[in-house]
Amino acid sequence: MSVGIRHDDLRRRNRAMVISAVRRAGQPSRTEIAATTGLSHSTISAISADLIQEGILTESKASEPTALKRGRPQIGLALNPEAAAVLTVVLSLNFLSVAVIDYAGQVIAEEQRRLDTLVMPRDELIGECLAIVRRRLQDPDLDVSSVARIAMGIQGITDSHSRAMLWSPITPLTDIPFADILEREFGIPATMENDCNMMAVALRWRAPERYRDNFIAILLSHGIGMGLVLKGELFTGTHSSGGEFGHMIHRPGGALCRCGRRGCVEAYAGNYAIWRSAMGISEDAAPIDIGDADMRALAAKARQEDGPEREAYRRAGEALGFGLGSLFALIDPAPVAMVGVSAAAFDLIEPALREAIARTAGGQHSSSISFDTEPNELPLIREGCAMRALTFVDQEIFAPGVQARTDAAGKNVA
Amino acid sequence: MSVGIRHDDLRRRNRAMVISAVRRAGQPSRTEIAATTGLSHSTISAISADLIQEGILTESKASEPTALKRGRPQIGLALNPEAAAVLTVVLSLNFLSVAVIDYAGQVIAEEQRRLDTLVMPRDELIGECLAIVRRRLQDPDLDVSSVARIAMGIQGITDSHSRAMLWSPITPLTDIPFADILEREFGIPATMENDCNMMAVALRWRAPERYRDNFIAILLSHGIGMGLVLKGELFTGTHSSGGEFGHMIHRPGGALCRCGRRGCVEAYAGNYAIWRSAMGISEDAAPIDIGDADMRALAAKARQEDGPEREAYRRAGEALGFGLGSLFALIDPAPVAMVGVSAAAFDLIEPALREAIARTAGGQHSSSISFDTEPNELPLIREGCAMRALTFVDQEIFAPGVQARTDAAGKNVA
DNA sequence: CAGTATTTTTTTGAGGCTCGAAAAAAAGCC
DNA sequence: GGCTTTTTTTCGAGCCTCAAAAAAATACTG
Repeated sequence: MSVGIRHDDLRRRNRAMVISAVRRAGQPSRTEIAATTGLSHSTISAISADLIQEGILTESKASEPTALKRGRPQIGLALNPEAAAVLTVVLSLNFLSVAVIDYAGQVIAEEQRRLDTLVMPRDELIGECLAIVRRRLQDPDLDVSSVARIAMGIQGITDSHSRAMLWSPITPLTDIPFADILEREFGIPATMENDCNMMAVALRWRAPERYRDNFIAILLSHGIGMGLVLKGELFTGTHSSGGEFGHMIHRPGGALCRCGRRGCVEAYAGNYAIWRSAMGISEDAAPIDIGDADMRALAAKARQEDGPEREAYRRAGEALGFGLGSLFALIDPAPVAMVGVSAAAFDLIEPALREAIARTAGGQHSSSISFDTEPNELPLIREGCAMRALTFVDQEIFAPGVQARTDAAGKNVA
Repeated sequence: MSVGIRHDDLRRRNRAMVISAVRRAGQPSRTEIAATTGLSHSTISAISADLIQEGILTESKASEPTALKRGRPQIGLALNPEAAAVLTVVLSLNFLSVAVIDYAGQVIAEEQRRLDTLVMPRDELIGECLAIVRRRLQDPDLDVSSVARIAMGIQGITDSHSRAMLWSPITPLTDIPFADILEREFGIPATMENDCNMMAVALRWRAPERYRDNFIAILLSHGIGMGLVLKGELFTGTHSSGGEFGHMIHRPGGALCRCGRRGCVEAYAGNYAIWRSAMGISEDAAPIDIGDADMRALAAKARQEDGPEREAYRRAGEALGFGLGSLFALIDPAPVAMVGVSAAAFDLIEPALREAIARTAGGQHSSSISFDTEPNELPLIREGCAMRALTFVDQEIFAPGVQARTDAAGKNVA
């Protein structure tokens, strides 16, 4: 269970620490790395010499006019873009997108495709995913052997081992072990994770000063999803990707949710719920998918006049507020990022949301809770997948340990 | 932030690992320790020789008739009871209890006292706590200098640094930094933690086969509290002790809760709420404290005939069920321990609870969720405090590192 | 009861790792 | 060109863990 630290683990961990310091800082000098890691200069010198020799890091001599300072100039260390590559696959409603990313994090190729995910049979859906990946891997500009990891992100519930999609709103199919399928087909280690979790990972890399130890990313789209980072770690359920914020109960026995149950937060705040409410359709009506353009038009109408549209957004805000309040009762308030098409209508949602939060246990300091909005979720999800894959390469391939292989799946560092 | 591993940390961590293996296993031989920690026999031999020489461990030669086996008999290693002592303080409604516990975990002295916590002024409440601790420390049988830690547990919200009580239902007073007060008075490092979290810690030591990586301890008493262990770690909020399960919103705008808000789970499932409902008192009525005997009588009545009493327990079950369902939507189902006087009436609560859970996102496998009951919370809380204090001594005093002192507060290992 | 087998524990030497101090390198400053 | 300053490398010392061998302690066997 709890295992002692072997002597050889030491070097492994410190190698990983150096790589991670370089990835975070961009082009740190050896001295800076020594400062952030707390290791001695000699150790950093030895480790970075190894890493450079192995082609993982490079000395970015052209560090340019590094502020005319006295003394020997610092030599920046950078990730060698050619050390490896990773591939991201993002599958969302009617949309499939793939990107190839070099070891330094730059996109070097991408491809997107529209699909009818809601009606595709199992084989076809899997086939499309495999085909688009295969096309990218066959790109003559790409050295296939350098592709070290495939990270897939999907809207829906995944298992906690990052292997399979268990359930998803974008397809009636269930239990598709995408990670295993990709691994078997291409011989490249793969993972499959929840889209909102990937959003959270990406936010952490994008704006670490705001999103670091504790924060929440909420997807306001067809459904309501959540990615949660607590104490610097991505929070997942014990069996599944967890964080099914959208399916916390807002009103027991209330409106019909896409999941088939009643009274979920999503049944009041998902696109279909806002639409249903604005159009005066019964709360018992089966959820339908609304296009982004329609939602934008609805928001415009709600801004224009105080009618049922505005009331629909108010009710969505109330549901989100009570949900967040219950969540805050458990974890204390934290910064929130609202992502997705309805985040663009957050001005309509916010007043009722804040009012509801203020009436809950978590809302004692509701006015100090800060919200950010980001209408476009796709780039975030891809970025999260990329960082997830790259940190895997950093830790498990370039700083391998004895039990690397067994641990690989269970890691959870955001 | 993320800090590299120094060479001297290695020995420190492995020392801690050995101590923890002995605490967990009781009287393991060196060979067993080598097996569980994964370290080599020589390393274990060297470390345990040190620990014995320092008086932290002892060879319990009298390991008795250790199953007639061939070969050199194993020598059991045990914690030396005299290596240190810790003191636990448990403060709950109208009740203060202190115990002195030796390094091996045995209670060597205790004292209990009735207080009127609800009406005591600040100075008096603090004074009583200090006085009872002082009396125990002045016991001539006790070597004061061996007392290495004081762990206090309290019903209410504490801060995440384990220093202060922020709010509590047992007193109108707020923000009492008990840990600092005790430290300053006695010069012994102290912590102050939430009672339900301590219950969870204790359950983990008592029955690790059932309560290990993921489980929930719920206190059903005057109020509703929760201790949550996820991935083997005690879950706390980011600022406070968190896990305010009792104050998740069950029905927006519903029954009046002791916290002053409306619709909390506690406002339907706390002792006062069950009483209010059974007696036909308005949901808007101010909460009153009900004695344990009255609650037991109420439960007896509810079992006897299908009247308002039974209905009150049914509604409590429903509130708990929806709350648990929302919680399970976030963290996936886990074993639950119901603790406290109303846990003795769990037979009345369970049917409605299971029914409600089944109607939530977390309830897909509601029938497989298992509940345990334990009517007496006090021994659990004390045990948790003791284990918390002892593991601190294990890790920070007997396996000290450079930054031991700064880390001390922030630790969170259950 | 002595010798052998078996298992646990200790000892010993080798190899690695990190650290501090000193040396070397590479610039600006005067 | 020499001096100062800062960064990086080199080197020897000190620990730590490990594997293998040795020692210790008991049961079995004839």
